[in-house]
Formats: sequence, structure tokens, C-alpha cells
Amino acid sequence: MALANGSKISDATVRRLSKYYRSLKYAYDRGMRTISSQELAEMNNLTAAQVRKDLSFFGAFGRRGLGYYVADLQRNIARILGINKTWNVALVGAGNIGRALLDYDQFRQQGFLIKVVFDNDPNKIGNVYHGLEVRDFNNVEEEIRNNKIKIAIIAVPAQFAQSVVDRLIECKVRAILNFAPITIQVPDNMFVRNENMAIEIEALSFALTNRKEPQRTMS
Amino acid sequence: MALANGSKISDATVRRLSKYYRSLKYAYDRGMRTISSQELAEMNNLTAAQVRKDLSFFGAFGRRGLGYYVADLQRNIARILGINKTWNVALVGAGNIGRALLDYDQFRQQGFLIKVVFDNDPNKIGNVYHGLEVRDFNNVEEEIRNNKIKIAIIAVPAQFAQSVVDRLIECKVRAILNFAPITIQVPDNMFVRNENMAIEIEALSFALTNRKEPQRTMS
DNA sequence: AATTGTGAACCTCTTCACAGCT
DNA sequence: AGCTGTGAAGAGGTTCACAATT
Repeated sequence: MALANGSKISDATVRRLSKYYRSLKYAYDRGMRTISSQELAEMNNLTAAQVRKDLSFFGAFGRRGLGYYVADLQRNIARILGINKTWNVALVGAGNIGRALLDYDQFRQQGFLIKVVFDNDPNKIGNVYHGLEVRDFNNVEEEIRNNKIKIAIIAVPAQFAQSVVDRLIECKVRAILNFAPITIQVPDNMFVRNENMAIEIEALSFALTNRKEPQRTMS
Repeated sequence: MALANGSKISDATVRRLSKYYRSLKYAYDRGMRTISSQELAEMNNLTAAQVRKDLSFFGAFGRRGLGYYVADLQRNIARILGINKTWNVALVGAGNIGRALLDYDQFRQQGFLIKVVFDNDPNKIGNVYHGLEVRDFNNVEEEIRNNKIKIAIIAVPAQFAQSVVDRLIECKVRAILNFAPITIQVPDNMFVRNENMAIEIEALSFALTNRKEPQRTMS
């Protein structure tokens, strides 16, 4: 929950805001200057009512009879999502997934800048990947403090994930994007999101195995 | 929807089944032979009623007064999810994300075997990554047919994603795990899941920016 | 005594439908 | 005339609470 008016915003709404943001970028690049809720809906396989309802939680951004000004709505959503500025991010784990994330354009483009990379493997510490030198996780406190980091990405094996998290909690990291395939425990004042690719592909396996009536798009 | 009894299974339930499966593996490795819904719940930050309800859609696997036999429930969930066999998978896109997925243990361990990798970049075609030679996407039909592939992973830039999907549709691929940050369109008899890491980190940004009362775990 | 399985109650999210504005 | 913004209705998912079972 969050808002000035005290209403609760669902996770689903926040996810859709991210999608609207991308759609607006796409529309603007193609010369569209206004866009209707119907058009935004079609670009994301949603209903127009859903789009309007989502936006209405945060304000009245549209013009009746006309739709939404693309650039204006984009700015508003960026502000709502907190991506109208840059975030310094720490990455823990310089394995395959971690190294791929170092060069992930979508993070950079939305202002999430990976400023420091950690590992505990002596064979990796000191290596340079995409211009960043891997640091020893033992020095995590200092680096996190120096870079004013509030968001960390965890890309370590499951068995190390909780101890890494515990250490990050001490460093006053506030939010974690967790790629380890395990449920991590954090105090109530922290935020976690899990990115578990195996769960997604298992859902496809389930669908192919069980579902008679397909559904258009999941997630 | 899916079941013999015709009931609809929610996406959320399927995702949780994947989590229970992992928890059961973990429990078994630590010597537990039975487990209660309460224990399964605690391992995943859920309620015991939720766990029992999820499982009850598929049968009565437990024993009153005792709980669930770990190995037995694990087998049942594997069967429900369709991961009691192997799936041949195609990967389209040998960029950073694609190459990381080639060596992603979680896929292999659950029986998702990447059998063929495609790219359209002449500089990548022919290269060998993790023992697989990158194929020309122009030959996709033949390779998909030869490997009996029903599930494809798309890890290409957004602008290529839909045309790749259209081609895969012609190849009778049935399910797609989409890493491209765009909503792809597929016919009603296909399944799509989107893996969009930028959306997840933006949700963290939203939380840090807006939420006063934190919530324990998202996703 | 302990724990499942499940109908009913509850709560949350989505869709409808239309008043209101441009 | 067209499209938004939103209260109300509807659909769907979660939790409660307890009978049933071991």
C-alpha cells in the first residue's frame, strides 16, 4: 500500500504500469502523440476498463473524448514507478546469470545502474566483466555504503542465498531482486521480488500437460 | 483450465505447486519423510489452508493426523506439472541472456533440455556455447521437427520477438517462454509466459518510492 | 491428538455500464 | 461524438472453521 489517499495498490496493477510505460515509449517512437485506453489495452492483451482503472488510482491523466497524451502519461508513470531517476544497484553473484545481467540493457535504460558486483569465489574476485571488477563479498558493507545502494540483485546458488540476504539486511539494503530458487526471509520493512525462470517454464509444462482450453497469455 | 473434473486451476496455484516441489526436494534431502501443510506453508511464506487447498484440486494426497509423505507428494506434483519426463526445448537468441540460460541448472534438473540454439547473426552462427553449436534461425523448421520440440525460449531483442514467434507458430511450437520485453501475440491454442526482469525491478522501485507499509514478499 | 479436506465466508481484483467532460 | 473516470456488480482467489480421518 502506498498512496497519499491511503488506498492499496495491487501488485498486478504495478506490473501493468510497467507494461504501459513500455507501450507508451513504443507509441511515441512511432509518432503517436495521443493514445486511448483501448489502444493501450490492445497492445498488452488487456481490457480498456482495466487500463483506465489502473491509471485512475494515481490521478486523472486523460482527456475525455481524446485519450491520453503519450509523453505526459509516460512521464507520470515514470514518476509513479520511481524510475524518473537512477538507482544504484549491487549484484551479488558473478555466475552465468549475474554476468548476463551486467549487460542487460533494460536495466540500464530504466535507470537501474549496477555499480558493484560481488562474489565469494577467489577465482572470480578481481576479474573484470563489462567494465566492473568483481569485489569480495566480505567487503560488502563498505561498498554498499560508498555507493548508496538500496537495491540488490541476488544471483547465487540456493544454498548461499539466505546468508547473503542476512548480510545485505545488515547493510540496510531495502529491496532485493532474487534469482535464487528459494524463498528468502526478510524483515517487514524490506521488499523482495523473485525471478524464478524454472517456475515459469514449469507452468508451460503444466499447461501442455493438463489444459484443454488454452488461455491467451499468462503472467 | 484443465482437470478431469473440469475445474479451473489458477495460475497462482500452478506457481505455488512449483514451490512446493522445491520445498519437498529440500525436505527430503534433509531426511524428512513426512511433512505437514503448516511446514510447507512456512517454507514459502503462505498459509497452511492455502497449501491444502492447492493440493486438494488434484486429489487427496495427505493422511489426516500425519501430513503428507514427502516422496509421494513430490512424485504427484511432478506428474501434475508434467515434469516427470524430459522436454526438448529450443532457444532462440544466443546473446547474454540466452547463453546464460544454456547453462542454467534449474532447467536441466527439472528435465527441460535445450537441444538447439538459434541466432540470425552470422558472427554467432557456428559458435559453440556449452557444447551446442548455434544454428541459423532460417533453418528453424527442420531443427524443431527433428528434435520434436514443443517449448521454445525467446531471448532476442524486442523488435525481433514477434517475427520469431510467428515463425515458431508455423513450426507448431506450443509454448513460449518469452524474455523479450514486449507483449507477443499468439493463437489461442498456444501458451506464453513472460519473463521480464525490468518489470520486477521496477516493482521494487515502486515499493521504495511509494509504499509506507511494506509487505513481506511479492511475486 | 494431530492434521487433512472442503464448503462457506470473506476479501480482492476485474469488468460493466454509464454519467460526465471535452 | 468520443473517450475518460468510477461506483457497482461480478468473478475469482484466499482464509476460516470444522467435520472427517488416522
